[in-house]
Amino acid sequence: MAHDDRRLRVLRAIVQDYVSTNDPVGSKALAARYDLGVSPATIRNDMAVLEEEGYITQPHTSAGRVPTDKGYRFFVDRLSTVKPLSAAERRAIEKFLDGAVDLHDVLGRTVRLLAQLTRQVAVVQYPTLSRSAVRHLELVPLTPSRLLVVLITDTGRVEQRVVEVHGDAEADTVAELRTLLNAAFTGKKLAEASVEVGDLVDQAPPHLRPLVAAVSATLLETLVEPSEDRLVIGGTANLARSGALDFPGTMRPLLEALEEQVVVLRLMAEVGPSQVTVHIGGENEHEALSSASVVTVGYGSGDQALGGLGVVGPTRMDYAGNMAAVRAVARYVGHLLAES
Amino acid sequence: MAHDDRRLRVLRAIVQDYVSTNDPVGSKALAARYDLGVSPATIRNDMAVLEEEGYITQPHTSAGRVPTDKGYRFFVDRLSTVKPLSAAERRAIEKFLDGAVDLHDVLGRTVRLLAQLTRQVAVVQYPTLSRSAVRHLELVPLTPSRLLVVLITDTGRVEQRVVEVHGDAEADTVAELRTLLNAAFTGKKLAEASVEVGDLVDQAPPHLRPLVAAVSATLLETLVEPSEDRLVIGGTANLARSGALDFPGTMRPLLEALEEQVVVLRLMAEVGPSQVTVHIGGENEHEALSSASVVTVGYGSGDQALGGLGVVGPTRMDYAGNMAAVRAVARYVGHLLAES
DNA sequence: GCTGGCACTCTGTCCGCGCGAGTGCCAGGA
DNA sequence: TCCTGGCACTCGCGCGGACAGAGTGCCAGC
Repeated sequence: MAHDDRRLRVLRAIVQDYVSTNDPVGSKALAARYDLGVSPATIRNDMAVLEEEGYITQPHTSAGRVPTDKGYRFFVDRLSTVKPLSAAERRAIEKFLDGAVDLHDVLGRTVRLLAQLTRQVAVVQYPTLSRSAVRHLELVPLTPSRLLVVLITDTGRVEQRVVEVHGDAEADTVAELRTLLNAAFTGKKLAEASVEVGDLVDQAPPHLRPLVAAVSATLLETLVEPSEDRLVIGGTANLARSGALDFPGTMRPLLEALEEQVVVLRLMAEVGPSQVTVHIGGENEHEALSSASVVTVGYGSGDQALGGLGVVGPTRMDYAGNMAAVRAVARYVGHLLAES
Repeated sequence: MAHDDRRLRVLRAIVQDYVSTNDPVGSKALAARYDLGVSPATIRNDMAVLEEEGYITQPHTSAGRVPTDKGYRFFVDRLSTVKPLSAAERRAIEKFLDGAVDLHDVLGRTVRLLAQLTRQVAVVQYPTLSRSAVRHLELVPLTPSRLLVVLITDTGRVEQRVVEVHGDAEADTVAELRTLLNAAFTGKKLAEASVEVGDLVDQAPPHLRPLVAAVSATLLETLVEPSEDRLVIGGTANLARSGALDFPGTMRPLLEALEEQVVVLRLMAEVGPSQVTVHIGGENEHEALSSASVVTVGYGSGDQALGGLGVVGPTRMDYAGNMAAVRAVARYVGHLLAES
């Protein structure tokens, strides 16, 4: 139907106009700025239908229309066209991320880059430990009863924990233990390794068993625990930019939710690699995000995501641009981590 | 002189009143709320003098007075009395910080605690590497030409770098190298160790020399470099709370400066342990901090600070309370790091 | 040297009004 | 059947004036 088709073009125009001007958009402005081929009166009729169907709303009588969450959702799913990054942006990504010296640095640069590209708040999750493979395990005796365990993963992440052991851990005992554990764990993913711990303890020489048990337990219980996953946040200054406009009064809970990390981590848990996910306004479970949109994607080289990254901004955001930026950055970070 | 004495009491009252109400304070309110023993008219005379001397100012004619930076400075230096923490606060500190599993966790908890106690933005610096002693050096061969160097300090900090070596690094060569480097560096502070590197290379067996040189260079050049020092920031939501009031329009540059870290790190470089330092408004070099005050102190067990921590807030802040909180937290963190 | 009184100044706020933008509806035309 | 121009209506926003309140500086008296 020519009907429906035009209505969708009207919806798209409303979203685009509102995103760029932040003013409720009226029929006349629409007719003037977008070549819809019909008069304002006709557009008004279409807008009335769109409003009835819940895609747009008016803040008050005799103001223009504003997209609803449902309107944005439709726009994202059906109306937005992928916006390829400019050559300058691609170059910026490479320039920014190359030259990182370690994982912390990579993620720090990534979050700054994303914030700069999208002009939104950016979040980057540390590579999940449970899906990373163990590259090396190091043990350092601190005191006779305390052992520092350092875990190095193939994604460059380094984690350490102090383990209390009741048996005394002498230098050569520790060396034995190190050899044993490295033989058992190196190259394995922590998630896989967890099933074999029982066997490992049984097969160990008797004098090492308590040590093996203690260290393994620490590794699996505290390190695989996804709640420990960390988040790097950047670009909160972008929130202050248009914060008063886009988040009237909800800025503080939003910042609190970001610092809390839990909320965002839960979102990240759902992401798949290369499949950009968008949560719009009220679609977010958490109250503080109900007036924000979150664009996330997983990164990683293989089929499974090592972690997620994305941006958080007002529902009134440039979805096409942000989705493109998020995906491009995730892809590059994936390569970077794979080759290191 | 009874004169001067009363004038100072007036200044103190103005600061206290303005900090708690955020309203320019007039002579009448002052006379009503503080027992100064004189009439509003007299207070007005004193205020005129204080204004002439630059301690207070009025936003516009016929408004109350507001302290200037100079006024706050005088208040901090001479008028504020140390406000001991409540028992509940002391308990909160212990409860909050005990149970931290590693350094990252300690600092994360510290920053949240500080932000909660002071209701300001909190910053905590990672322990400076150059003043930490080396506990252990670990080497992990990645490929024949790449070596992962992991440095563990006595403050629990773990740092890693990938070193490119042109000679090939086989397992037993690496083992030799590990022994050699640990013998040389363990127990030493990195700053001290830097002077001996030349000797170390000379004394090494010839086949190890290029490796020793490469690894040592990396350690000293990149790890001792203070610019790499990291900062944990928290409580930015507190900025949003009264941000619009206290930082009209300057909130974004402030957030940017905090994320930039450089500005704050420069401030931290000056701190001494147990000596709380306050930078008020325009006293800060950086533009973005010119309407903010920063309360900092060093933490560490010995005579020299391992790092700094503090809070950033509006010049209109509870200096006495924040200084007490910052000092108490720093002391506790110092103990915590010393015993681990 | 302090105090009460007084005139003055200035801001923040409230109210009323007109303007403009935008809408919904309707009758006419393709 | 659908689009279009016209028209009356609604409502928020901005502007200007009036007003109340807070605060000051100054002065004469104690």
